[in-house]
Amino acid sequence: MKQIMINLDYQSRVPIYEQIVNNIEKYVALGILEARTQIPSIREMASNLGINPNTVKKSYDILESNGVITTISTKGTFIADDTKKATNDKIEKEINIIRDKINELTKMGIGYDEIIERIKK
Amino acid sequence: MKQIMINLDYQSRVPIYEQIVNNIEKYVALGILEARTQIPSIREMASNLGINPNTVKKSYDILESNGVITTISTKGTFIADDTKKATNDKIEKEINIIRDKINELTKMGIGYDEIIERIKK
DNA sequence: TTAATTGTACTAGTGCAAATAGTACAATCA
DNA sequence: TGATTGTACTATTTGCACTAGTACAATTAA
Repeated sequence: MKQIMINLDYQSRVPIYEQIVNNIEKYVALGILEARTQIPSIREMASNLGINPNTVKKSYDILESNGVITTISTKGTFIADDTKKATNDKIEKEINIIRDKINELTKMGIGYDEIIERIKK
Repeated sequence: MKQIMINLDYQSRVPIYEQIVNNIEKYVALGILEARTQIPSIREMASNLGINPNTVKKSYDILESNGVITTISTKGTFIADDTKKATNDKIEKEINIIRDKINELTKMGIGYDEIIERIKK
């Protein structure tokens, strides 16, 4: 059983359940959470975070549909056997967002190279 | 008086009033809305979009505090005399967001150059 | 065997912020 | 004079995230 440090921002417009999803997906992408690692149960995670189990359940449902975790009834919740696809999907999604943002900026009359330059600083 | 096409997404988690702000700031940055151009009154904009005038008022208040527009009581609402600073602020903000996102990706083990490469495609 | 833990499932209710509804006032302009 | 402008205010509604509470079956460990 691996404990997980989840960072929640209650001021954020991003819902708690989604912040949990993002945190765990990030740890998986970072290699901090490895395949088949058992993560805290819904109840334990909820208790750790001081939130309702239903909120965690919602996060775990999404993570499962994203292929990040596998839940085995009465056993517990585990990082999926193969997380490569899920990780690549997440990265792909991020890159698309960045590309869109850069394209927006180029429309505002800033050259592509200038944008890259300014990002580096 | 210049008519403005505002794109609203009611499914978005971004509030309507903020979407209006973003739309107008973008048009200013794109040069579609030029300095001193009169834009629709609060009531007219609300009517066009089928929303409450108070919502538009909130957007215009924010735009004014961002230096994008100037409101003259009983006269109307106009794009500010000088929009350069507001535009630069917006661009600066966008670049910072992009930089943060790229930094996140590098932590996941993707090289900086590879990210730039993938963005280009 | 028994008690604790697991995931699952469901309904009802709370809380907050966005958005609406409605009204009123003063200044300006055609 | 009547229409339009921005401004200002309060009350209400709505939608969604989140909470609260309960229940059940399967598994595990003492």
